[in-house]
Parts: sequence; structure tokens; C-alpha cells
Amino acid sequence: MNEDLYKIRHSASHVLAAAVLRLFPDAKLDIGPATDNGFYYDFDLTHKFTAQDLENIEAEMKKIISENQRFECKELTRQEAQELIKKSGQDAFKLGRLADVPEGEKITFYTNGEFADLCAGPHADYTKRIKAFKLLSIAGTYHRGDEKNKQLQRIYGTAFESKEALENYLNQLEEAKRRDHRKLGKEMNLFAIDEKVGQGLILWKPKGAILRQSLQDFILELLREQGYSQVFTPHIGKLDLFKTSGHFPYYKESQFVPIVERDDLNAMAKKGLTMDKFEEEVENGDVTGYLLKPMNCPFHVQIFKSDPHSYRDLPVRLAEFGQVYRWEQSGELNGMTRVRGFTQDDAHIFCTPQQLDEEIQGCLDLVKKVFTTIGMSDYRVRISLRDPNSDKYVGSDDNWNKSEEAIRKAAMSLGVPFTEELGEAAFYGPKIDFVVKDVIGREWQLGTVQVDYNLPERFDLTYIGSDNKAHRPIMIHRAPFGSLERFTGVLIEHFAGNFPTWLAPEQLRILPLGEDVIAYADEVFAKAKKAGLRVSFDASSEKLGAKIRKAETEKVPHMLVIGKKEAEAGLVSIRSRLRKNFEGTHSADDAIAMIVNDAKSRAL
RNA sequence: GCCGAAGUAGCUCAGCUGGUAGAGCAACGCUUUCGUAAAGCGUGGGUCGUCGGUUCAAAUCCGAUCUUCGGCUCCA
Repeated sequence: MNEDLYKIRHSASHVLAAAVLRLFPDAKLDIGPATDNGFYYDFDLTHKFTAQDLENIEAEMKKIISENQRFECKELTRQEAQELIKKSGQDAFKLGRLADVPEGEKITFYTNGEFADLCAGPHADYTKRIKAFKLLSIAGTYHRGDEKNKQLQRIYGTAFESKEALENYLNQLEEAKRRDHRKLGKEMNLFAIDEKVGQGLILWKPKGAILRQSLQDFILELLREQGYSQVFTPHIGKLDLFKTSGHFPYYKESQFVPIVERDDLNAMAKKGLTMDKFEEEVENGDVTGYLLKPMNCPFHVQIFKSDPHSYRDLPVRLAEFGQVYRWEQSGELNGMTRVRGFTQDDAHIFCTPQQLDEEIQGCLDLVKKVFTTIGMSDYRVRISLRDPNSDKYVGSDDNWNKSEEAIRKAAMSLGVPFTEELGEAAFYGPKIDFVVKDVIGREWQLGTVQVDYNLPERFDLTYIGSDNKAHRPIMIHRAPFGSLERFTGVLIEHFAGNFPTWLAPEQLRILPLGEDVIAYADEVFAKAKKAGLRVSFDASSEKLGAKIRKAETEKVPHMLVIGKKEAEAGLVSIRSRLRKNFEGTHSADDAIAMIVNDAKSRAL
């Protein structure tokens, strides 16, 4: 965002606050910055803002803008600032915000008209610089983003340097909604979420299943190339397994309640335990129970443990499309991108310290290959490192340094910009994530590679080194898609449902023209089917235009039009959304071969 | 989980201040057999998310609850 636009938006947020104060003098102001897409301001007010209020506030803002107030910056001492805040009756949050300004830094107030706000600036010079703005929504938000704090009301808006730019942005929003995976998923019969089945639980419909299977096949191919072994593990495991791994009760809040054996349940019921006592017993007591797995790692660890290992066997790479279950808060659920049951394209690598660099590199290559094949170039890479001032991490400093260095080195080799975030690492090791945005600009983490020193320790994993002594292997967790559900959701939006041939649930449709050609068209249909294409036959008595329209709206990438002309010459006519160079008449065999190759090559 | 909004036919939506539901598309049937994005006519389909309340009467008003959407928090 350029500086002028930033100033406009930041100024708009001040105008918003000024307008709200005119209409609701009791409102307490918290904070109101410019954002990537607009601006907001947070208010504390007993009255709940309504849609009508939003309109009134907007009208008041227009008034303020037309008054063409001048933004003036005033530097104050801390003492003066405190007095000013108290005098204005805005001490509820502003005093705290003032305290955030570090000692020695300038304290500035920006004034426009009757409104003054603690603010570092910069601002536009006059309110009339805000040429176009619109208030978009009201949302709840916690003061300082902490759910223990008071919940405030946030008004979101956006502002631009011209009416055209605003129109443009609003149109873009509309356009984006059209490619929303929840909308397309329904329209294209890819998946469903059913109230009766449960929130956040995805039903993959036949067409969505084809999409998913194609993605899985693709990954499997890459895994074979990279020397992974496929494994399968159950959906539940004993509580004890997760106690050893440290996941239970550590992740208790995000797990489904344990499945406790009938006898134990009975015994606890007889004791008349309260919920708290029940949980305590499950956590600490001698209770036999199972957990729906929130992650696959402990299972893979036990597979590794089931054999003795020599350094010559390493690295061991165990891969599984493992379905896991997490109790996400209901308000966090979102289509396919945030669900309660999802399938990780998971794998765990057990390697020696010497192999770590190369293995991380291999994982990143895999992720990169996936993103390149899909044609997703709009992602950002985030590496999460430990907070140097915290002691919550396990593993030696030496190990941490080495693995952080390995991660950083690998990230650099990607040739894309990445950010380093301190304190974001898991307690067991640093990680590197691939993050993409959905149609409304929300970020979702997809691929991830994490180094882990913790689980090998907790499960006492060993291999015999060349010195004939036991050594501790290092684990890498990695998932190039992250989860098939989230990835598919993002993928639907990425392609706006217009999938390349290899992913399209229906790759080809035969459009016969008239009853006379049905027999010939049927032959072509059989050939295409035999060639492995996902093909359908439109035998309806609609006109060609209607058949084409139907196929187009259903986003079928290729069509074969077969009329008298083609039937007599033994040809077919291709109409293709994806490959204009395919279009024209060809022999049926050629046409089918072209489409088959297109699918095989996973061309975009 | 919290704040706010919403839930009417398979889909998209209309139904004003209460008088017991309507359109387009889809589906189905008949006619049409057609040349690159919509042929014509007809038919069926809804206990208005669910439960309770107010009322002579509730899709409409009130309460609870479930689900969805936008935020916040949290995550793959």
C-alpha cells in the first residue's frame, strides 16, 4: 500500500471515531489503524451497533469530510497527554495505549475538528482527501486481542483515493465471493457438510472424491520417488499413547472427549464423580480409554519402535494419509479450510543428525513440487523459530541452533521471500510453513515441515550407530498439502472450480447432435472410457447450444461435438475451455489421446 | 467459546405493519432431433431450521435451541 492510501485510511478511521462520538458520546475509544484492505476502529459501548447505525455513522462521516477539517499534529509531554485523555473522558483504554509508547519516544496527538486522538500518524492534511469510503461490517473483538479482556465492537470500513478505486475494490469482493469454495463446492457437488452428521465434518461427494483421489495419487507418486514407505494406522489409540507423547492432556482443549471403557465409566459413575473429577481421573487415574487421534505422530513412532534400527537403515520415512480429529471451537469452523476431522498428507522422517539438512531439503523440494504443479505461486513462507528469552523449549541449544540453521538454509534455497517469526516455533522444534490466502484474504497454513527433538526423547527412540552404541534419531514432521480438506478448499478457490484436466471430476463430455449419430458417438464414448478418461454422454434432446452451456456451467474442460459431418467422416470436433489449440476436427483416437496426455502431464 | 447477522422448494431468492406460501433455474412428462453458452408446453415438489410461548389466527411477534456467515480468540 502506498503512503497516501495509508494516510487516507488511517484518517478515515479517525473520522469514523469522530462520527461515532458525535452520535454516541458515551463510546469509549480503543484503537483504530489502517489495514491492508481498509481500516477499523474499536469501541466500547453498551448500545450494540446495528446496520442502521452504520448508515447513520456513514452519513455523519460524510458531513465531517465535507467540513474539510484539517489534521493537525501536536507533540505533548506524557503528563500533558495523560491530562488531555482524562479531560476527554477517554481514559478507559487510551491511558493504557499511552503507556505503550516507550519512554523517550515522541507522544503525538492528531486533531481534526473537535476530535483529538493519541496517534503516531501520519495523516492526510484535510478530511476531504478521503474521496471514497464505505463502512463494511460490525464485529466483536477482544481488547488487545486477548479473550480474557473485555469484548469491544469493531467497525470495519475501507477507503480509497477515488470513487473508481472503491468501486473496483467492491467489485473484486463480489467476484471473489463467486469463487468461494463453499459456494462452488455445493454448486459442483464436490462436498457437503451435513447438520445431522456434525459440524466441521466433511462429506466428500463422488466428484470431490475424484479430486481428492487425484491429489493423493499425485502425492503417492512423489513419495515413491523420494523413498517413503506407506503405512496405515487406526483412528483411535489408547490414552496412554498420547500421555507418553505429551499430547494428552496438553492438547485437551482441542481434542474430542476420550472414549472410556464401559467398566471404568461404570465405576466412575458409581463414585458419582463430577465432570471435573471425571476429567481428573481420566488424566491421572488408572482409566482405560481411547482418544480419537488428533495427530498421527505417536502411531508412526510406534511403527518405528517395532523394529530395531541401524544407522544404515536411516532415514526411515513413514507416510500416511492420516485422518485426525480436533475439537475446534465452533466459531472457528469454516467450510473445508477449518474442520473437525481432516486428513493430513502426513509423514514422519526418522534420521541421524547428519542427515537432517538433506532431509529437510527433500521435504521442501516436495512441497515446492506440489505448489509448482498446482500452479500456486501466491504463497508466503514463514519460518518459526524459538523465542530466545523463553525456557519452554525442549532439546539442547546446540540442537536448536543446528535445526534452525538447517531450516533457514533450506528456506533460502527455495528462492522465495520468507519471514522469520521468533517465538512461533513449536515447543519441540522449529518449523517452516507455506501460507496462502483465500478469496477474502484470510491466510491459511498449508504445507509444513517441522523438526522434532521431543518425541524421540519421550518415546526413547534409538538406532545403533557405527560405533555400536545407541543414538537418538531426529524426527521431521511434514505435510506438503497440510490437510487434504484445507488444501482442496484452497484449490477450488485457486482454480475458481475450473480444474485442469488431471483434476477435473469430469474431464470430457460427448455431445451427440441428433439421433442418427448416437451409435457412432457411443463408440467414441466407449473409446474414451477405455482410454481411462472420466467421460460422460449427453443424450438429452437439447439443442447443441444448450448442451454446451450446460457443460460449460458444469466446468467440464473438454467436449467432443459429434454431428452428421463428423459421423460421416469418422471424426470428432473438440471444444475445449483449457486448450484452444485442441479445437477443430480430429480423429476420435487423436482427440482422446490429446486429452489423455493432457491429464497425464498434469498440465495447468 | 465470545460479539453481531442470517436460516422460506434441490439451488438463488420474494413474501410490507400476523389472515395459514410464490418466482426463476433445476427435476420429471410430452412435443421438438436441433451445429458451438438457454427450444416450447405441462406436472410434481415446502409441517417456512427445530422446540416452546403469545393469539381466534404465526413464515411473520416473543423465548430457547441447532446450524451457517462475518469478526475475535485458536489452528492443518
